Amino acid sequence: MERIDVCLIALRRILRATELHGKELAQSAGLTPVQLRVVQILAESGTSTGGAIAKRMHVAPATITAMIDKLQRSGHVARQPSHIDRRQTLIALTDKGREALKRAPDALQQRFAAEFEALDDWEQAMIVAVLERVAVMLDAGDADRGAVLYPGDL
Amino acid sequence: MERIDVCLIALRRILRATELHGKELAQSAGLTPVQLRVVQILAESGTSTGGAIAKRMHVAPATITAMIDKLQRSGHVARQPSHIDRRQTLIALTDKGREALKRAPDALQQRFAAEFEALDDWEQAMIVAVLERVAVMLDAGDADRGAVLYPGDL
DNA sequence: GTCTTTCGTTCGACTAACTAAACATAGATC
DNA sequence: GATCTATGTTTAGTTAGTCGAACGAAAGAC
Repeated sequence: MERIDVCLIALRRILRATELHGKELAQSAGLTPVQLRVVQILAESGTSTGGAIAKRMHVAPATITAMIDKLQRSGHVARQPSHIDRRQTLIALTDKGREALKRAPDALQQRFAAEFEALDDWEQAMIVAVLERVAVMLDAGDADRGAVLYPGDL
Repeated sequence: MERIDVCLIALRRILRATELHGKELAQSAGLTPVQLRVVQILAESGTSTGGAIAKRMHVAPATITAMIDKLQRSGHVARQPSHIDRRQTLIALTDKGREALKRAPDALQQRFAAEFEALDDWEQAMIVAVLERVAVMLDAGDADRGAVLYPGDL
């Protein structure tokens, strides 16, 4: 078997193992999986507009409006009108939103951390290096995906 | 910053980069994300009962029944009564289901493969080793999660 | 041979996610 | 200033996923 295949299989196993908990992860944060992704995106970008989020998630703007409505009602995000362009509505995390994010990763953290700490020093170092490498490889592949049509534009 | 933190951050980046495409991955297979997971589970276990799938996905049996109904109508899976225990309904992938699976991973594959092939030999070897290691760590953490209550049992 | 448990299913119902289309408002262009 | 374009929203509707409860049939216990 080719090395690349072994790699991909391992990657898929990693994905599956964690994806399994995507739902639980979100629930532990008091959110739905999709809502958690919105919150994660906001955490990265600091403040964003609805349209930007829509593009990143590959959904129609109307979908984001509905989603932000819910997150606003639950107190996780806040809308504030933009002063530079008054058509835009800026969306930002509230403290509650940031707290939810902190609670979310615990499941993954706890599962991985215990085993990781038990490893030899050199092995830990190697894992860190490789995971970073792979992350960069995948992130890079993601970069050219910024401008994408809405599903409805197809 | 602790090494474990670097690790977790990298892991989350990997997850996010690929998770982003969970939907597209499924769509390229002509399935919804949840349906794809059912198909994946069936591909692993060969043949399974509804209850087993329900437990693995942490959902109620009724949910699986509905899902299998859809997958059966679309021709991806087939039901066959069990001869050993006639209460059970065995569920198996059809050829169409297996084909769908083959189409699904292409997106991830193509993105990762190109960059991977360009790496030095020793680096490839290291990545393979580490990814396998991490996969085992996460799979193992998953193993003791076999017997879980239905959501409704809580 | 009854009693209990297990298995999948049906039914009715709810929620989340998502969309297209129409709309109001605000920049941009000329 | 009139026209085009971009932005977010409302509305009305769809689809997928999910569940609890009730159910029938089969297996297991005793």
